[in-house]
Amino acid sequence: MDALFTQIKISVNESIYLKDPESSTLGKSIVSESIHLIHELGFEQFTIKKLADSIGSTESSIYRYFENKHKLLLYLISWYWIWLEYKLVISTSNISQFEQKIRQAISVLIHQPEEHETFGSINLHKLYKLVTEEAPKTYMTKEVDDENQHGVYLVYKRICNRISEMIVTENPAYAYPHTLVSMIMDAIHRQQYYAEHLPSLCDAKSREQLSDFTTSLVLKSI
Amino acid sequence: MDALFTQIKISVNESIYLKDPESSTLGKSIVSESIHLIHELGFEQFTIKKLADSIGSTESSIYRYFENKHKLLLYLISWYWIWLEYKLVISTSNISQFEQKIRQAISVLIHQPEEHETFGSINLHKLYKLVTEEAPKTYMTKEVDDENQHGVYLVYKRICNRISEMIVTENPAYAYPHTLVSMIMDAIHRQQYYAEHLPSLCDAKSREQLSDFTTSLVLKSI
DNA sequence: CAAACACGATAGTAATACTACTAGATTTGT
DNA sequence: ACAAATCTAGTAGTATTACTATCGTGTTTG
Repeated sequence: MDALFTQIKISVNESIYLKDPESSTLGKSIVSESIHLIHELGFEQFTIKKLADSIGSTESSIYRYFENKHKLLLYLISWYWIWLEYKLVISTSNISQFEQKIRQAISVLIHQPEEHETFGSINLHKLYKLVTEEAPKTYMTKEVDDENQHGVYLVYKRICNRISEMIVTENPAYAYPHTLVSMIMDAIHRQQYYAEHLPSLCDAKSREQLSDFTTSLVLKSI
Repeated sequence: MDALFTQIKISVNESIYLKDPESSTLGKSIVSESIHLIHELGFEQFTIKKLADSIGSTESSIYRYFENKHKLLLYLISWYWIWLEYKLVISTSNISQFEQKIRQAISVLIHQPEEHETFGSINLHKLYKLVTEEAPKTYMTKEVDDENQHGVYLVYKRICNRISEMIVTENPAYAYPHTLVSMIMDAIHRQQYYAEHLPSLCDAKSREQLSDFTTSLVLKSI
């Protein structure tokens, strides 16, 4: 775990959970084991019962922390974006030159933690894979407007905004900074998913190539 | 309905259905009503029972056509891409100049059919909305590799390939044509979704702006 | 014209998402 | 110190969902 983060607590929007999973050992094992299980089974095949069984607890205990399995997914992916925002801010704040700043931002977005890399009880490597495999399912539901009003997507939007502002600072006339940034934020994960499952949809097979593609896309566009 | 298409039958990959829904009136009403219902309820809240009730049939009758609700979604969205490929090929084949060709391709991708515009019993307007709301759920599942091997995504990949080839013809040295095209194919729908539900993630609020953004992105990139 | 078959309906089952309730442990107020 | 209040997790449900096995009827075909 990065020494810088040992003091930091990731605080997820309270409307996502019923009881803070950080507040108990059961809560923590719900979180860490669900990352493992959702990654293994896929979100559709993942059930609260299976989770309860694999941590030696019961369904109702888990439902005390999360209203339903969708909220649990939302928690995990929100957690990721909060963590990513820290990394983004820390690693770009002292860079003044635009191109370097953008390169760094993209590199942070693309960086997949090493296997077994953890933050507390959370396996960052598996969480990253979970984001590439499941992220759109958090907001592509009928509850999106409601959840959005509760501030569930604030962190994600703020990340998009931070990178957009780098672009606007460089070129105030550029009309579509948010569109461009939210597009590449999606694409970075989607393209890695394609590389693994639908390779004929992409040429950038490695993370290096994807980084190269994304960076030059941004630099040429603005 | 476009006069050109009155003779054409859209033939979806056979591994998607158990019995061709085009072959009976029940099949046709399963398809047309499911578009309506999935759009109305969202795919998660949509059930085979609800579909059966609203067409005055039964669950088991529907299961004779589709193995499960995921396959039904796959059918609808595959149907859309087959239809789109026709439109793409017809409207770009006689254009020789690159920029015009790309503009036309993007325009076809972005074009949302008018309300009540239909093709046979299929409401094209609602189907387009369904694609923007649900498309990633077709391939972001644990069955993706299996389905891919059965050729379920061939049409989508072929569309990506056709547009990629336009780019390669213009600039054979460009390294990421498929990545660029699959990214914009995703983005065109995702950005329309954002415009409606998470507007702070985008600046392009109208279809015209999105078209403008996408076109200049491609032209500047290659 | 009867045997084969296609078709849709009925009536189930197992699993899932979720809830109401209960018992035990911990904290708190006096 | 200790009883009342509260907090926590577990037991035992229910309603719904996804899916299946079987049945009867109408249609086609040898």
